[in-house]
Amino acid sequence: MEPSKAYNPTEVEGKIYRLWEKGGFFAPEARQPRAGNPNKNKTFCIIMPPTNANGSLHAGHALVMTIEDIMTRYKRMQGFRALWLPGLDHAGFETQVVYEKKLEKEGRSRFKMTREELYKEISDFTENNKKNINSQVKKMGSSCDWSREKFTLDKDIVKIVYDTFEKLKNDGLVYKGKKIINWCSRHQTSLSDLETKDEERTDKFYYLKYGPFVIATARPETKFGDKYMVMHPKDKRYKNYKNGQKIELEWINGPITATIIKDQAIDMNFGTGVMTITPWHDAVDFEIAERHNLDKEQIIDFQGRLLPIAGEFAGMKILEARPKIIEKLQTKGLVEKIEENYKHIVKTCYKCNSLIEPQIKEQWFLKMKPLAEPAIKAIEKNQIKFIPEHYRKISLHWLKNIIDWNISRQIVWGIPMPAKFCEKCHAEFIDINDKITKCSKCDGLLIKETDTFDTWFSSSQWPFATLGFPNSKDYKTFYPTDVMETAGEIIFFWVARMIMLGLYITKKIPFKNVYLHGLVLDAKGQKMSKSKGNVINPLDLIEKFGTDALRMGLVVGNSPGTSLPLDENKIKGYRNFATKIWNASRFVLMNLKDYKTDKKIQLNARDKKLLENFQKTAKEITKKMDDFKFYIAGEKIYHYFWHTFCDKIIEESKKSLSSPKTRKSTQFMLLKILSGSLKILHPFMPFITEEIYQQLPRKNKKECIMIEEWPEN
RNA sequence: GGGCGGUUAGCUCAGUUGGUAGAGCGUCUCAUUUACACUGAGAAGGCCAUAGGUCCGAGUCCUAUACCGCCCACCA
Repeated sequence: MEPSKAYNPTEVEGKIYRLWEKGGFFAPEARQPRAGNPNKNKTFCIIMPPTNANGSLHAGHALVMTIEDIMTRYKRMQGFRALWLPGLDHAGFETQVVYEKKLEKEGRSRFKMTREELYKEISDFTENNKKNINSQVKKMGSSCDWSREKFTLDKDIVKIVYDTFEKLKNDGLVYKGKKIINWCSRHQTSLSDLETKDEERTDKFYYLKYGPFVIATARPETKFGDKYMVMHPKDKRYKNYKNGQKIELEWINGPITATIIKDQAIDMNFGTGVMTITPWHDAVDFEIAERHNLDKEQIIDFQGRLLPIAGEFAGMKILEARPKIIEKLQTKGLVEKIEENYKHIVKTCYKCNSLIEPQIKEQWFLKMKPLAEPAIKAIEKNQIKFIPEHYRKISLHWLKNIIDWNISRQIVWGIPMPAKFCEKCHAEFIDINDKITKCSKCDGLLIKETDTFDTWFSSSQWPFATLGFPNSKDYKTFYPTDVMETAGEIIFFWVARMIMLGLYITKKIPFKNVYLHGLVLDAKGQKMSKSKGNVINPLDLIEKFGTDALRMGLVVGNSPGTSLPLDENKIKGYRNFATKIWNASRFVLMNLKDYKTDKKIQLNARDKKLLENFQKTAKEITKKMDDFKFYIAGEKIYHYFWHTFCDKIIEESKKSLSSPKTRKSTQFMLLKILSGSLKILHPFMPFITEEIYQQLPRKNKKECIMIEEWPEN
């Protein structure tokens, strides 16, 4: 071994990764199963959550790569035909947002570009990022099979997504409907309910005189078209008012006729118990209007400006118009009072924080209840194991209360919806091959849908799509996959939907186990964010301490589902551990110069005991690995290696090595425990273990530790 | 309002069939060039949130309470 007293990761890592790639060890079929291997006919498969191709690797990705690589390497060493399939995500909306920001910095805007221009630019941008991301995934030591890499916009993937869409349509599970949706006026697209977040704001709260009633609102600019007064049917205060009764009153822009509506959705204890409704811009109001078959009028356009119904205020942005409307109402004597600090919760766009404007818009929806039922059954029958377990309940709760999913987006970057509609009669058609031009009902011309799919619609098909459903060998061999490992945060976005669409298309669960990791936080336990400036770049840590140290720091003590503060000191501790491994190995090698691999050795009782002890430890660790408790397994091997092997066994061996009687037995024992420990350490710390293994005396010099046998027996 | 977690050593957290409290980091004492100072030997430090209950025995199971956190829905 080299004279250097410290392990130098930067020198070693690239070289070792190339050695593995050259050996072709990442592919499940690359290696002949060992004779007598009990697992030779078994497979193991993880589909990597496709990495967003819009930036670079962050701490969360580093965690994904580490955990999934540990699982894959472990199973591979146990003799399974292990496949870890890598992939990249075009990440529709997310990427378009990133790119729009880039355009903004350059003083450009997507609204001044054609769809084609924008698509081309984002596509080029994504292509560049793909290379960058992949090289970073490799830096993490990921032993995924690059020959099977997939991208969410690959032709074969898109074909599968289209087939699924068509099947859903044929089964009546997809419909195009005018419903109230979440509209981001800044990004000019609708968003699903999962893509909005709640934010507490302090606004003024206006009490307005509306005929005989006082109504309260924080949004007077929506009130132009309000012509229904809704009250609870059991509200005694208003028992003299009858449902449908008309009342003449003076309103913002003149006299109007308003109608009394009785509906149970009203909270009698809130304010005066009377409200007016704006069905076009409020979800609850929309439902009331639907129930009573009331008129719905658009007040605010999709850019967030008032429409002609607002009279003199038409064309104004809502926030600009609000004080002016109040001023007018005041001069008309219609303002009863203004509450200054009204705290309420508003929906905002999860990307840009701007206010979500509910709008009625024709969109494509997926009927979720029929899709959720089989998923609920599968989970209730424990066909899918959740790690940690409580995600089972969380998923079930969400699935049981599921609502229809808006899968269309008005953005350019994504998979175009293969749909057309008739310009005359508005009939819809699914046209995967882009062949139909005339309406079959009225002979009118067909117009192509410009919407794209919500990214999650395609990602939800990822496990079977990447494996080549329905006919490929990989699909037949590896589906259902063994583990889906991803962030707990996206349990609804992704995991639950994969279960639903997986069951719908393949009739099988997409994965047997779901392993959900928590957030990676900064050293103080705070969420990392660019604005706070506390983002830890995993690549910096690799440069400083080596990939192996980073991997240990990410996995040891990180139980699934709980968040992990990433402390540089912790990584440093594992860098020290790497040095320890290096030097212990150096010691053993230095004392092995006269050692012959092929000679039979008579072990003495002490060394035999030590080996048995190691086997016992190996067994315990194996059990933890099988239980997905990598955070304990990693800690155990760390502890054994440092505090048993180094502190006790090596220290004691110094004497027995110097006596000719015990030297040979000690040499054998040291080498055996060292190489066994390295094997157990390998899934956690692949680079240093391989580098040392390459220098150990062994029978077949071509072998790599990554395809060595896991030392459980 | 509905759901789900958490509360254990100064800090971050383990602790799954209930059997005398564990790790890492930090702190303190000692060792001073040893394969490794990115080191070694040792030490201090916990009525396991609170109150009941089941049991021979509870950090672990049950019930209630308090505080912290997350998610979902709603608030005109």
